[in-house]
Amino acid sequence: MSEEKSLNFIEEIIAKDLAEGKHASILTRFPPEPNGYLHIGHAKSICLNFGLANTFGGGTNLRFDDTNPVTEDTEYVESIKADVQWLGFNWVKECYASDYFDQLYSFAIQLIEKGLAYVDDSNAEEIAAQKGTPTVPGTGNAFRDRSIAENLELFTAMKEGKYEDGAKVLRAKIDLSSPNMHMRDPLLYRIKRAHHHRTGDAWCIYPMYDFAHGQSDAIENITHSICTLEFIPHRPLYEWGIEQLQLFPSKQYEFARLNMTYTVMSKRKLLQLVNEAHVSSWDDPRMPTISGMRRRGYTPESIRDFCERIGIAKRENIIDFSLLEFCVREHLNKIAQRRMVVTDPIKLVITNYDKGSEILHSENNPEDPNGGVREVPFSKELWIQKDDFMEEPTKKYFRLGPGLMVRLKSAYIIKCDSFEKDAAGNITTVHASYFPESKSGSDTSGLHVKGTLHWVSAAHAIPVVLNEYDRLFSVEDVANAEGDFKDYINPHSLTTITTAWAEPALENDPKQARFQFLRKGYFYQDVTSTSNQLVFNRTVTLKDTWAKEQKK
RNA sequence: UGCCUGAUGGUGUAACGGUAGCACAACUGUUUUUGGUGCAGUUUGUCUUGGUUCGAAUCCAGGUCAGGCAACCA
Repeated sequence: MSEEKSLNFIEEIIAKDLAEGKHASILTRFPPEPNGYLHIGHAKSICLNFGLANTFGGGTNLRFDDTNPVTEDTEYVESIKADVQWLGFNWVKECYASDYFDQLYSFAIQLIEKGLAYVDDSNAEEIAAQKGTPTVPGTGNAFRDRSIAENLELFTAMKEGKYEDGAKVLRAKIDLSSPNMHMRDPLLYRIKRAHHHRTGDAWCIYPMYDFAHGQSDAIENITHSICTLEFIPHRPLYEWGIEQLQLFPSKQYEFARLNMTYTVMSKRKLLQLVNEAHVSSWDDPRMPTISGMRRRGYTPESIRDFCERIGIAKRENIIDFSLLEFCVREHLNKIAQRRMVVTDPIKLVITNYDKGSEILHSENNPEDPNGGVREVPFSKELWIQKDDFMEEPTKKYFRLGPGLMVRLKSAYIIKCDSFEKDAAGNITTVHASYFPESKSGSDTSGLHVKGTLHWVSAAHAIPVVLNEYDRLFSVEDVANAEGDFKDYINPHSLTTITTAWAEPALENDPKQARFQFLRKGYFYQDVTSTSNQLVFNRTVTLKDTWAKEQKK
C-alpha cells in the first residue's frame, strides 16, 4: 500500500520550476523582523521554508529584516536564532537586511538616475491625502517633477543628515492612479535618527520594507520567497523593483497565516500581554511563543508534526488548539518517563501491612519495552488522590469507597474498610486492608478490579510544586470577539499547586526529562526549579474520558 | 461601492472533468495494573443560480459571503 502524499500548491510550483529547469536548486528564506519573540505562527513559516529546502534539495537563509531601528533589538535576534535551532533547523547563511544598506542606497541612486524615484518634501499627512482612496485616484505634487540632478543632490543630502527627521522622503515614481494603493508612488526611504542595533548611528535614512525585502531576496538569490497573504498587494511592487534594477528574479508566493483557537497571534497583542503583566514574560508557558511552548514542555518534534498536519493553503483558517495538544500528547506518550505524583492528597492507611516498608518496581514507560523500571518505596501510610475516594460512590465509579477494591499501581490490591472525617466533614484518612498475594508481577489472588490508583509512600514522599496551565483565553476566536481581547483572558489559566507529593525517583531525574505523572498529565521541570524546591509545568493533560463522563 | 484573495463536515486539508478521501474533534464498542495508550467502528461536507459535458467540488458566466489593501511598520 503506497501512501500518496499530495503536494501543497507551493510544492507544486517548485516541483514544476525544477522540472522545467528554471532553477537547478532552490533557496528559501525565513525573514523575521527582530522586534519580538517567535510564535507558533512563525513555526509554520519556518517549517514551510526549511521543509521545502529539505524535500527539494536546497537551502534556507535566516534573514533579519532589520530596516526599522526603532523597534528592533539584539535581544530579539538572539531569541529568534535560539528558537529556530531548537525547532531543529539549520540555515545556510545568517543574513541581515542592514548588511545591504550600502547596496540598497546605490539601488536608490539607480532609480533616481532612471527618473523612477524622487524626493518629496511633503509631510506624512499630505502624502496620505494625495494618495487618494481605493476608489479615488491620487494626485501628484510639484516635487514629483523635480529633475534627476536635483533629486540626486537632495537624496545625497538626506543621507548626509542635512534634514530633520520627516522633512523629506524618497518615493518611487510609478502610478498615482493605480487601483493598487501600493503602486501609488510608494515611499522608498525615510529620515529616521535612531540607533540601529547593528549599524549604530552610521545611517539616518532607512529603506522601507518594499525597498528592502525583494531587493534582499534578489541579492541572496532566493528562488522562492514565501510570505503571508497580506503581502499579495505588494507583489507588483516587489516585481517592479526587481525588473527596474535588473536583479535576480526572485518570486514571491503567499500562503495563509496560522490562527489558533483560544489564543492570539499578533505581535502587538502578545507584547501587550507581557507589558501589562497578564503573563509573566515572553516565555510564559501560556504564551503561544516558541519559547513559551519550550518552557511548558512541548517538544520540537510535536510542533513540527503539527505544522505538517495543518497544511499550507491560501484560505483563512483557525486551527483547533486541540490538534496541537494531540501532537504533543502523541509524542510525549512515546518518550515520557512515568512517575507517580499525588496532587491533592488524603492519607491511606493499610491496616494489615506490618512490614514497615518495601521496594517495589514500576515500568518507566509501558510504550517502551526497553524503558526499564524504577524503584518505588511502599509502606503502611500512603498518599492518594482525594478524588479517588467517594463516600457514596456512583454507579460507574471505579475507585475507592466503603467496601470497594482497587489496585494500587505496581503494588497490591486493597479493600477499603473505613474512613475518617474532620469536623468540617472532609475526608481525612481512608483505612484499607491489602491482599499480600496480589502483588504486581506475582499476583496469585485471582482478584479482579476495575480501578487502578497512583499513590506515594508518605514517609518517602518529596514535596513538589506544580503549575497547571489552561487556555489563555476563554473564547475560541479571540481576534474576532466583540470588544477588547483582554476582556477574554481566562482568569484560571494558571493554577499553582503546592500540596503535591511525589515519589522519590523524581529527585534524581535529569532536569530536561519529560514526564507523565500517572493519570495527571505530562510535566516538564520549570526553569525556576531547584533541588530544594522542584517545580514542574503541566505541558498538557491526559485525555480524560472520566471527566467528560461526569459532566454529562 | 475600486483593486486583490478566497469559499469542500464542528476544525483543517486532499481529490487537477470520472467512487468526495485523510487527520483532529465528537460519539460507540473493545483491550488495558494509567478512566492514558492501542484496536474496531459511527456521525457530519462541495456557498448560490444558471451554463458546457455522457459525467462538474473541479471548466464558464452571474450572484452571495468572508478577508486584505489608502503606516515615514514589517
